[in-house]
Amino acid sequence: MVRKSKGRQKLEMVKIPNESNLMVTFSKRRSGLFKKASELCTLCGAEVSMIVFSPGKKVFSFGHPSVEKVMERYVSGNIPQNSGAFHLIEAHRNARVHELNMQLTQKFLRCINLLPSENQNIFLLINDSPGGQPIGSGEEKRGRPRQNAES
Amino acid sequence: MVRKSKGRQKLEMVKIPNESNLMVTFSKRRSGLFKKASELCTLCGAEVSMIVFSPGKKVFSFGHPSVEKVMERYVSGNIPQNSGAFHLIEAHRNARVHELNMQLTQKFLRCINLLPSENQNIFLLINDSPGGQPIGSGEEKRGRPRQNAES
DNA sequence: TAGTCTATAGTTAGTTT
DNA sequence: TAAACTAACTATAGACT
Repeated sequence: MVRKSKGRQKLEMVKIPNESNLMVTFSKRRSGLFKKASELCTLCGAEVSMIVFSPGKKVFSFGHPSVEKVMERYVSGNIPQNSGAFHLIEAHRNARVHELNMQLTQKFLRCINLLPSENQNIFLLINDSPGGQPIGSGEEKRGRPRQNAES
Repeated sequence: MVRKSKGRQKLEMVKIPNESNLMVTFSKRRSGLFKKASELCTLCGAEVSMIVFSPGKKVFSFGHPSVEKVMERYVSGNIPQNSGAFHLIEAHRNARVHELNMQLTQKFLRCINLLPSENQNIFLLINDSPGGQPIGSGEEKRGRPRQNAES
């Protein structure tokens, strides 16, 4: 019987020139990436938010406990782990930013009240890069990947 | 010579009970996940934003072109790809939400002006789930993983 | 274009250093 | 505590359906 397949071949790590191969590879690797992310959550109790835009600009996302929850924690607690004296300087700065965030949030909430209730699901994310403070870390049920088909 | 290692063993897909093993596995798999994400960007020209919180609540992130750019596109263009009549209904709804976003942004910008200039790097993200409109998609230089060591 | 098949490339669990 | 090692385990490129 003739050999049906050469099996997996080594792939050079540059953009795939063939459009058709690129789409197939994107689809396979995206699904593999989401599986790996899901396994990291299960095995290690990690929290993950992943957003992928395909070359065709379609969006795919995965989140545990949810994309939004993890994103909110990220932009709120976007503080590099510094050490020594620099850490103390940053702590002061972060406290200041946190205070400003609180004040601004109050002002913004008044604006939100002008909206109809169905449009009040609003993220207010203030990023001082680095700045802000973590909001919380409640564990919820597993998030399922939301995948909009590419084709 | 005696056998030095049993090699890789199959791992049951449940939370790793041993704390020490869990940390090691998290570290290895996180690095593998980031590598896969990076490869997806290179091979397919995809745009990826990934945020991972370790079990110890430390944050790791990867983004191309950047975590923030991709996140902004996600929350702004958080529209499921619908088909047929439902799509038209959604289009109307999204237009309305977009209009509200624009109005609210103008109001919010006045609040921002009250802040000192170094704190004006602010994300204003309005999510109607689904709602909003894409902001843009400029391609920039590759984002490098920001990894804060776990140990 | 999504799913299957095959063989190999690539990742990683457990061990050792 | 981290890095290197080794043997399996897993993912996937290419071909075909």
